[in-house]
Amino acid sequence: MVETRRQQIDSVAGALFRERGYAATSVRDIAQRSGIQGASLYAHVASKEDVLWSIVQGAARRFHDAASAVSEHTDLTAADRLRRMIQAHVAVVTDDLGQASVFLHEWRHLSDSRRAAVLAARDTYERRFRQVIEDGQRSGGFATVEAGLVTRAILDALNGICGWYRPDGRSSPTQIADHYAELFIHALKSTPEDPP
Amino acid sequence: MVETRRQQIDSVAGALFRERGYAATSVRDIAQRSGIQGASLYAHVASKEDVLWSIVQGAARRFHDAASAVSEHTDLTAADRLRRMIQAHVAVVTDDLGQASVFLHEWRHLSDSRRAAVLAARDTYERRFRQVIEDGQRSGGFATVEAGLVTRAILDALNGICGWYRPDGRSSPTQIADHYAELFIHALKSTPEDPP
DNA sequence: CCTACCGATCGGTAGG
DNA sequence: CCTACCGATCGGTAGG
Repeated sequence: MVETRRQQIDSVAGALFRERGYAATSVRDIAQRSGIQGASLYAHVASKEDVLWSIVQGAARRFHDAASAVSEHTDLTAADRLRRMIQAHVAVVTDDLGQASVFLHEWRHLSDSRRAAVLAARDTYERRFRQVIEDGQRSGGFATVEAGLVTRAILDALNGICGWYRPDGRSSPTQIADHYAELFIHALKSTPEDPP
Repeated sequence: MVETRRQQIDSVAGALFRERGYAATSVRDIAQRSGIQGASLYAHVASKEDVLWSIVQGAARRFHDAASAVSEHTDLTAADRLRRMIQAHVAVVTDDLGQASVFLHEWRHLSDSRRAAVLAARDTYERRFRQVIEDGQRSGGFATVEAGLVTRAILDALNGICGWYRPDGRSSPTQIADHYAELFIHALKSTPEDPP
């Protein structure tokens, strides 16, 4: 699969923004690693912020699509849906660490309206996780702890993966996802001895 | 308690670095919010990086001291020590959001040697958490899951708090800490039905 | 702690 | 996609 120059710019910039942060990365850095002159970058993009926006939109779509695919399985138990959502999230993160961590950490450098759009998308996504947890509390044997706090704990743990995951490390993405899913599902399952 | 100008610079810079990031914050921004001229900042600090370093060192010390205080209680069970370490960590984070999130996210802008020192300190700190979990697996009824992965899940969840915590929000730092502690301790407790 | 100033680098444009 | 260039801003210094 051949990458167009435009796609190359996004993936190169994604890696650089992840390494150094958006503000500390110059358009010359991006151009150099793409094999062109600094000013030539503007033959492909309108501004540095547009590169960031393109990366952020790409990541947002991948997270959204992954969660949507799980939502279709209305026949599954809450625990099984939560497991699949965790697996899908981990897969998106580990698939493109640059894109994911830019989406998670660099969106504050976007313009006001774009930043607001990102926050709204993240909010919707978080609500999908909370929904599954609340479903499990109503009918799937999940303990009735504060669903909002558990949701944040899970998502922060999953997002933290892009801070330490290495493709050549001990655990594969699948192993990490399975461990995390079991950990949090076990945490949510109310034990028989628990008071009602 | 009166803040010296030097202390004011650190707390002002901590808040700004948290809001905009280190690279996107100018020394003029810090000076202005401190009520002095841009160049006057250099009457108090040698460089912009020294301000970052001072904040990072302060946070590192607070995390270290908080965990050390818990380690002294060798009479407690692993679960109780883990609970206290979680409570201590959440307290440090919520006590000074700027300092904590700069420590967690902006250390990559330090010089090579300072960055290495931060990574070493974080590694030591992480090992303390893993130690308690492994203790619990040996003698405290904790399930024998991958201790490294659980440790990262817990720390990433705790560190994520400084991304959404608001002093005027629903949950107090103590409530958050207690919920998180119960969640993860419950996740670690092996159920009687579990195979050995 | 201030005013005045410096070289370097930034994002971006003109014209080909 | 390149060369040449621009105004703005950056971290930091000199001298008081």
